[in-house]
Amino acid sequence: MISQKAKYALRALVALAKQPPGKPTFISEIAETQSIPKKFLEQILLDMKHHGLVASRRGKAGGYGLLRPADTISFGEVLRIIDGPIAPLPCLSKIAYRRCEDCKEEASCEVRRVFAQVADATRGVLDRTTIADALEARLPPRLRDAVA
Amino acid sequence: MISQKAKYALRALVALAKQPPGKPTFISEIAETQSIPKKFLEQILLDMKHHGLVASRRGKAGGYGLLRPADTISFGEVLRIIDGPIAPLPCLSKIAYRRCEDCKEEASCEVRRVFAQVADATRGVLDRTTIADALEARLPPRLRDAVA
DNA sequence: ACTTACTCTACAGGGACAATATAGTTTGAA
DNA sequence: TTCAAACTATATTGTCCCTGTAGAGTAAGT
Repeated sequence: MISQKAKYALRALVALAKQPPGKPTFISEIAETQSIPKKFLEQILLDMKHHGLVASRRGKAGGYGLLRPADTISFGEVLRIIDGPIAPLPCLSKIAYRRCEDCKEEASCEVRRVFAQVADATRGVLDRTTIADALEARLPPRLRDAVA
Repeated sequence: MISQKAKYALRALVALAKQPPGKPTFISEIAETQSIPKKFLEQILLDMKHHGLVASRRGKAGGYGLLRPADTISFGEVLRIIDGPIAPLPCLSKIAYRRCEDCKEEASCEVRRVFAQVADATRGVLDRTTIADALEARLPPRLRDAVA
């Protein structure tokens, strides 16, 4: 299960991607149209800003906008920012590897071997699918590379 | 991330699958060899028993053993018992579907569409891989069906 | 009977999640 | 220049779940 926060973040980015670029969008506007608590969304967008995904302008005509093109922001990147590692076991994470204290030798761990496959499959989808892909209902992301 | 409890459960089942069938194995033996807190393991095995995966015998010559053949117990089944739904969003779960309160129409939800693929990929591995597969280091589970 | 092992319920400590509160800063406009 | 709208930042709260422990009870072999 992904966290509510990650779901909000993804929905907010998708919403920003739909707006004409260059013109900032109010937090309050996103919060209303997406049914996200406004103060919570503020934290989320601030977090995304610190990671360079979005930019903001203050003041009355302020708001948020995507800083990078929507087709360069993957679901995996967002999830790692909000929820942390994607791997189902700490000993399978690429960004935050941690040995399992129980489990004598990693190489012969049956559980690890199976979940390594789960991790690969999951990352295959999440790291290949971008916010831009999500907007195009027609093409499944698998076909994107094939067509390009 | 799967829970520690689920990891223990899978390791315990793998350990039971390695034992000669028919002869029960002590909880304390599994607890020691697998580095699992004994009292915690008791709860886990009891839970597995209630779900019909293992059987137990009491008394001095008691212990636990697999009730079903190891190649009929999938990782997915165990995970659903211990951790609940595998789906990354409640609106994608087959066993515990719940609509997302936020999100106006499911059919046009971009986030849902992407995670539906993640769910399929994950289930593809977990529901096809059994405890017996985990024991055979050589054959990746994908090949199992092809060979059979 | 006596020991060993399984059965069951309850509960406690810690940490993560979801959100709210509060205070402050910046900017554009009246 | 004053105001209000909007973003920035940090702190705090309540709830829930995860992990593990405690303890009393039950069954079975010797």
